[in-house]
Amino acid sequence: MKPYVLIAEDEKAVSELLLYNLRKEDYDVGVAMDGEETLMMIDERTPDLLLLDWMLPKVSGIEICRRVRTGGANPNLPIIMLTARGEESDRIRGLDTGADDYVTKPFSTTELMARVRAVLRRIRPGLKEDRITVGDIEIDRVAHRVTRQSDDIHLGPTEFRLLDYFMQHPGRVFSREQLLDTVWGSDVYVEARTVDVHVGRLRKALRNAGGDDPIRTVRSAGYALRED
Amino acid sequence: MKPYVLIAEDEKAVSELLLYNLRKEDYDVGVAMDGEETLMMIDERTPDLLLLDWMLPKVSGIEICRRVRTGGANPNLPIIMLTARGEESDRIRGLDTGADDYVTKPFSTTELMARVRAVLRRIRPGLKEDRITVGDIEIDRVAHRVTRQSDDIHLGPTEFRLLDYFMQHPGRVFSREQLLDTVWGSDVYVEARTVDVHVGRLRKALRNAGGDDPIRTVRSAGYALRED
DNA sequence: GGAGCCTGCGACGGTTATGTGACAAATCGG
DNA sequence: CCGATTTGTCACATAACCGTCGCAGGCTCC
Repeated sequence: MKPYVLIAEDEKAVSELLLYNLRKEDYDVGVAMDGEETLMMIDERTPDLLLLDWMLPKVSGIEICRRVRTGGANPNLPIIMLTARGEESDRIRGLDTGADDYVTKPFSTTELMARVRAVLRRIRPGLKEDRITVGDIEIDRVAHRVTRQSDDIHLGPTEFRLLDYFMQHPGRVFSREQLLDTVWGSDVYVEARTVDVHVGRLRKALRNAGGDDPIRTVRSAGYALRED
Repeated sequence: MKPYVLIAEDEKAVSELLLYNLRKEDYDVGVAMDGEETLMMIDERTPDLLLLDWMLPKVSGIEICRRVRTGGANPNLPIIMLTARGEESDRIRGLDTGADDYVTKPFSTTELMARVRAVLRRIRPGLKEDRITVGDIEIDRVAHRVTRQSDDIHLGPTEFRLLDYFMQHPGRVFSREQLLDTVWGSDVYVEARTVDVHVGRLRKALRNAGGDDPIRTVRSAGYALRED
């Protein structure tokens, strides 16, 4: 079962960013816009992780944190606190109150995702690695590096995300449309053929590091990364 | 018993596309054209899955979702929401309201079907596998791969679909017309004899991987895949 | 055994899907 | 603000695939 992450955040821009990225990493996600809603949603379905904004309308983040830790049905619910810069002193109280981790806004999305993975892996080991190896190719999402036979490979951002996605599901065939939805994002509109070009670039980069083409073309279906 | 999927969608073009594809995958399918009808049809016969358009006349998708979740006889009814691009913020409310998954229009049919399978498999495990084995032949629809005695077999798209269809109903005899309808699609017009040629090609490919011909010709009736 | 139907299969022209170099616009990083 | 990088799209060549035909051989039924 997919881990369920609850976002408690009143700024829509932030919550959407989080929602988008968490979904992309294949979590179940819920969003609460204020403190009351957060408490309700926690009762409805216990999340595996709570991303908790410090400043929430109605019931503040710190209050929620305290209640979860002292009162609720699940006092060990992992919590990552989102604080704004300058609330440094609050941060201390936050950790006091029992948050597992905190991140200051504005935050780097990849960093936050890494922390989310880290926390969840503590709860559910073997969940999703920061480094994946398939065959002789290795990707390190934290360091943003790709290696093949210990050669460093430089990839553009899109090629990186593309390879990342392939490596999360080795062997599986994805249509151009699926790739556009997940790697590019479901809200941008680009030609399906664009995928071909980027796959081509990815191939060239991987070929340069030796070995043969690890990407399989499945005619009239899409592309897949060869397993092993 | 076949799973029953209810489509709630007012755009005829979309609902027919869904209807066609869901039928092809062997589900029972119902179509509701507006919100009221949807609620009625849910009452009449509880679906195993609801494909719910966001914008429905009379009663909106979100309202239906909420009513199902809070009120109805079956609050756990799986729901896949269909949203148009640009309704991104609605999507959040959708997940809040309790949809299990969402897909943005225009969507890739194969991807939607994959999600449908995924959701249904959660409800009814062992429903329709991504891999099927018949005798010494194995087909993996996700990886788009065919194996016989651990030899990889390369098939063209049509041969792949043909084998896929045979393997879903091993032993059963299909007429050329049936095969054209299901494997080619009911809207294309090709000679019935074309099936022979593709069966021939499929046979050759399977023979190349060793073993004898697993496809049985039934004179003046059609073809079938040998079970066992 | 033979006429008439049915099937297997190689060959062939036409169509479609894919790989790739080029290029202009967009974006990034100072 | 400029140079460097990255990105999306196009055009074109090529390879893969498709549908049809024709013929040889098999099967059926009388």
